[in-house]
Amino acid sequence: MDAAFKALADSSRRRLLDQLHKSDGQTLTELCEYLDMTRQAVTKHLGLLEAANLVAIVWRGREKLHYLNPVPIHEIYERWIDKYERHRLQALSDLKKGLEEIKTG
Amino acid sequence: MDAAFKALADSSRRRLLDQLHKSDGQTLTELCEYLDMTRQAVTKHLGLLEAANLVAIVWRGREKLHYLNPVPIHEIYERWIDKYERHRLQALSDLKKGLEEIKTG
DNA sequence: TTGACATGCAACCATTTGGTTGCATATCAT
DNA sequence: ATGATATGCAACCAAATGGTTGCATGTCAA
Repeated sequence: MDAAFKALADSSRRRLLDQLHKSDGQTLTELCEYLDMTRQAVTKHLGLLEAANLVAIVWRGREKLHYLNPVPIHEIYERWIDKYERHRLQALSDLKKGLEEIKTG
Repeated sequence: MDAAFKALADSSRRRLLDQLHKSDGQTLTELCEYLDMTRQAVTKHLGLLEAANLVAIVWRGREKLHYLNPVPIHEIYERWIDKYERHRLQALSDLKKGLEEIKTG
């Protein structure tokens, strides 16, 4: 999960994921159009995303197709974020209860 | 939101957040006990968390108390992860529909 | 008031990161 | 076959990152 967190830390990589979310299965050169850097730099970013299992690769002839894998993001949500979300809602609930006690008390 | 993503990329910082999740309002020296590094290094990590608005600090005398702020994590969930979660559930739903068509067809 | 405690600040260091350039290789289309 | 297209690989570079050490400052307690 650490690799996924690290991969998500860079805005260029998040943009790549967003791009795949809009249109899955894009080639490297297609993905390059959205980022202002060399193809080789984009390759490195996609390599990190692939290492973090966030994108899967399929070769079609000389083209490399990139597919989004939502599982690691789900795991981050399930095993990490959800805990804080519950905490947050609990805090809201506690606040609400406190306000009601002020009103009725 | 970029600062929050970057802050979450480091496992020591995530551990600090987990620690505050368990027990909010801890001092710097208390938080130091959970990490195998110098106090100054922990200070830097907490500084990044603070800059990302993930923790808020309150001074009590010479002690610095650290409180968890769940809002940025919620924003990451709401404005980023939720989109992929829906995508994932849609994929599941599509799969289910496909299977039913195979059964009934 | 003095010593211990909690923290801050700054310089320094090695490694990682995010990018580049240059060249090589494989596939497609004419 | 040949040229254009799609990608890979490696060396290099500057800046950011994650840690250290050393010392200064402010607050509590005896």
